[in-house]
Amino acid sequence: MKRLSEKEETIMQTVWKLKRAFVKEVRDDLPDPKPHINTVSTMMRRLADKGFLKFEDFGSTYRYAAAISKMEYTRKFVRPLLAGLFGDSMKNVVSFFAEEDEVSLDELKEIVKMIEDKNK
Amino acid sequence: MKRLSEKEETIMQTVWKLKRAFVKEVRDDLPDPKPHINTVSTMMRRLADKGFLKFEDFGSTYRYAAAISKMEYTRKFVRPLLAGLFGDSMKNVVSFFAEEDEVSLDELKEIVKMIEDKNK
DNA sequence: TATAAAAAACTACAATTGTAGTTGTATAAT
DNA sequence: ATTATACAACTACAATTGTAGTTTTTTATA
Repeated sequence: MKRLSEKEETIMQTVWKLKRAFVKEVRDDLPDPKPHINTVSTMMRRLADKGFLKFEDFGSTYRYAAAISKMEYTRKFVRPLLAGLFGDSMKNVVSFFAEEDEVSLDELKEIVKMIEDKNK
Repeated sequence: MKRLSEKEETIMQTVWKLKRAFVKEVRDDLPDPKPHINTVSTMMRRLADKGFLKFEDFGSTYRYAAAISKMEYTRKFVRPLLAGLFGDSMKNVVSFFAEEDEVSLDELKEIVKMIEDKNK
């Protein structure tokens, strides 16, 4: 099981959002320009072959659902990607986005508070 | 210009680290199992075609260097990837890694302090 | 000054990913 | 019932990515 391509990831995003869906429903949710429905169908079948999707038999068609959660995917593939770029301390990742003004000081403080509360 | 594959990214990591390098130097730095040197050569030429690397002519060979910085790459490709997974607020990203215990409370506080100091 | 070895550009091919045509099946309208 | 339409599995092919052989050039050594 390896990292998803950009297009594959877009499809997974939609499946994660819809929980379970037929090909058309996924395609409808995809950002423009939408690929041909058969393109989506093929990619979803392959995603299933690779273990990212599972499906139920629905007569002459399938209904798909994610076989790996967004969080598992993040842990397995996104975490190492960030580690490669920022080194093994996630602190650097947070710092980067904080310095890029993508996370405000207030938000960071909220997070600190949230965690402190949870640890009580 | 689109997102790098995993293998391409590994090569870029090394170039970013070495600043400028010949193919062999990059290959030597790559994690095991190391690809064939010609594989590295081919991928670096393609990375140059795609604008991720630039090179100086060195007689019968080239010396390569990154044409896009790690930070630019992060902004252009990693930021949207995270946005896709976590929604547009980077707060969610930070929360995720904080809750996964990848960033400690102390580290978050350090970051808060660092930013506060900088804004003075 | 031949000759061997090393580096890597160039070239070729295999595997994977992106794309959509073709076909089969279900549903809706005549 | 018959026909048109929609969905999507299946199939085929193109583009991209991964891999390494072939050839050329440079450098070291017999």
